[in-house]
Amino acid sequence: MSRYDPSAFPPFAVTVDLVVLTVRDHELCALLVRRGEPPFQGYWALPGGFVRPDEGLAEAASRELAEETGLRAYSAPGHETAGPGAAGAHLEQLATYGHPQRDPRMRVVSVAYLVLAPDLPTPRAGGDASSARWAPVTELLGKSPADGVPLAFDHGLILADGVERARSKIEYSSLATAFCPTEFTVGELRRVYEAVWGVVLDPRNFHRKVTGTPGFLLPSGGTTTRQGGRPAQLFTAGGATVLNPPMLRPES
Amino acid sequence: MSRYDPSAFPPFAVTVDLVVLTVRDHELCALLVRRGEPPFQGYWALPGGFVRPDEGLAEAASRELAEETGLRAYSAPGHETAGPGAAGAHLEQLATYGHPQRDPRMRVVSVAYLVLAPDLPTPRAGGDASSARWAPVTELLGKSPADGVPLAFDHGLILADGVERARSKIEYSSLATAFCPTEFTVGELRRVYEAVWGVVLDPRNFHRKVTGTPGFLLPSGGTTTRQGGRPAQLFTAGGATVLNPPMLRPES
DNA sequence: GCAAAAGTGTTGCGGGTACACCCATGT
DNA sequence: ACATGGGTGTACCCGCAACACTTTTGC
Repeated sequence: MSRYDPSAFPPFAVTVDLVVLTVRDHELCALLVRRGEPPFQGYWALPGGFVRPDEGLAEAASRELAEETGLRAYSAPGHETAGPGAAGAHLEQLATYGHPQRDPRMRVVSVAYLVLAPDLPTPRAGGDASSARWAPVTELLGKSPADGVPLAFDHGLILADGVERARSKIEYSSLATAFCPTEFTVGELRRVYEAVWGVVLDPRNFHRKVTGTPGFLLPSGGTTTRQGGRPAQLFTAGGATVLNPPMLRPES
Repeated sequence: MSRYDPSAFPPFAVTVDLVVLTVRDHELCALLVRRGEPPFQGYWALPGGFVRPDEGLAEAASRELAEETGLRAYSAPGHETAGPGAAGAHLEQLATYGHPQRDPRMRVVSVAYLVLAPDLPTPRAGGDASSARWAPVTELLGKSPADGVPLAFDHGLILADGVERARSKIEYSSLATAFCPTEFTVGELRRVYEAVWGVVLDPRNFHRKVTGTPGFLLPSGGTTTRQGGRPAQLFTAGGATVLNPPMLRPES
C-alpha cells in the first residue's frame, strides 16, 4: 500500500527556479523575468525551466543561470552546501515546492536554488522571457504577506524563503563575499551586510571583526580609493566557509 | 531553447524519503527499513515512497511516516520551517536529491524530510519493508565517507545531511524538545543535547541556560524522580521556536 | 584647510565557563 | 549514612558595543 508499482508511477514535471540575489545601489535586488505566455502572462517571475532527462538538479540550475545571465556558478557537487569561489556566483539548493495546484497546467514539482552574485551589468533576457530586470526585494516583499508586486505561481513565497536564507546565512558563513567582486574593501563588504540586513553597522567595530576572523579575508596587497577618503586595503575571500565567531545581526 | 514544450515535458518519478531521528539509550538513532525487493534487495534504506498525484510533498511525507511508525507529525503548512508540537513529531523538509542515476530503474527525484521524534516503542514494519529497526547513527556514519553500513541508493548521503541539520538546528531553535515526551526534566533535555552532539555538558550551567532562555521551557508544575536523586521539575516545550541566545555547542 | 572614509585604542558590560556548594530523594 | 541527580552562587574571562581619536587621500 505504501508504494506504487514502479512501472506505473505517477508522472510529474520537475523544474528548477532561481532566486538570484545581488546588491545594487545599497539595496538587495532579485532577478526577475517577465512571462511572455500563459499562465501568468505578463507577470514577473523567477527565472527557471524544466530539468532535462539526463541532467542533475544543480546542473539544470547552473544551466538556466548561464542562459539567463551568462554567469558561471560554483557549487559543491552532490551536496547542497557549496564552497564560494571568489569569482563567479554562489549556488545552493534552497527548497522544493510541490503543491498539487501550484501550476494550473499540470503537476509540477519545482526545486528552487539560491544564487548570490556580485553586481552585474544589466541583465539580458533569455529563453521565453520577453524581458528581465533587477528589482529591490523591499519593493517585492511588503511587510504584510501578499503586499508589494505579485509574482507568478508561488514565486513570491520562494523569493521570501530565499531572502530569509541569505539574510541568516551571511551571519555564520563567509557568503557575503559572494556579493562582492574578486577584490573588495572592508567598507564594501560592510555595505553588503547593511543592504542585505537593512541596518547600519559601526564601521570601526565591523572592521575589527572581519579582519580578526581567521580565514574570512585575505589581504591582496593592493589599495584603492574608489570609495573616496583614505586608501583602503583590498582583500579577497579567504578559504573559510564557516565564520567563528559569527557576525551578529543587530536585533531589528 | 530554455524551456521544453510543456505538453511534452520529460516525465520524472517523485518520491519522499524520511530521515527519522530519535534518542534511545543516550544515542542518536535513525529509523531504517529493510528492502524486500530489488534494487538493493536486503539492504537497509530510509523509509519513503512515491508521492501521489493529488497530495503535497509534506503531506506525502506525513502519510509515509504514519504508515511506517504510526506517528503523527506537525509541520507548518506551505513552509519548510515548522512549529514544534509538544506531542507528536517535528517534520521539516531537508533537501532534494535528483542525480540522474540515483535509481537504476528510472529517473527519480526524491524530496527528503527530516523527522525528530520522541523515543518510541519498537518500530512496526509497514508497506513493502520486510522489517524495520532503530540504528545508532554513529554506526551508520563512519568518520570517513563510505565507512559503516552501506545504505540503499544515496540514502547514506541523505542521512548524513539530516543528522548534520539536526545537530546544527538544536543550537539555535527549541527543536531538541521534539526528542522529548510531552513532559520532561531539564536533565532529560540535557541528555538529548549530549546524545545528538556526542559531548558532555555541565549540568549546572545547562540548567541555568535553558531555564533562563525566555519561551524555551514552560514549568508544568509537577515533579518526578524517575532519574533518581532529588525530584526534578517537569517542563513542557514553550512557544519559542528560535532560541536567543542560542545554545553553544562545545568545539569538538 | 576641509570633508570623507580607513583604521586603532580604550572602556564598560553581559554572558559564558568553571568550579564550590547546598537540596531532596531512594536504598 | 551515602549515593545520585537537581539546583544555586560566585569569580574569572572573553567578546561585543560605544565611543574618542589618528591616518591618508581628494578637492
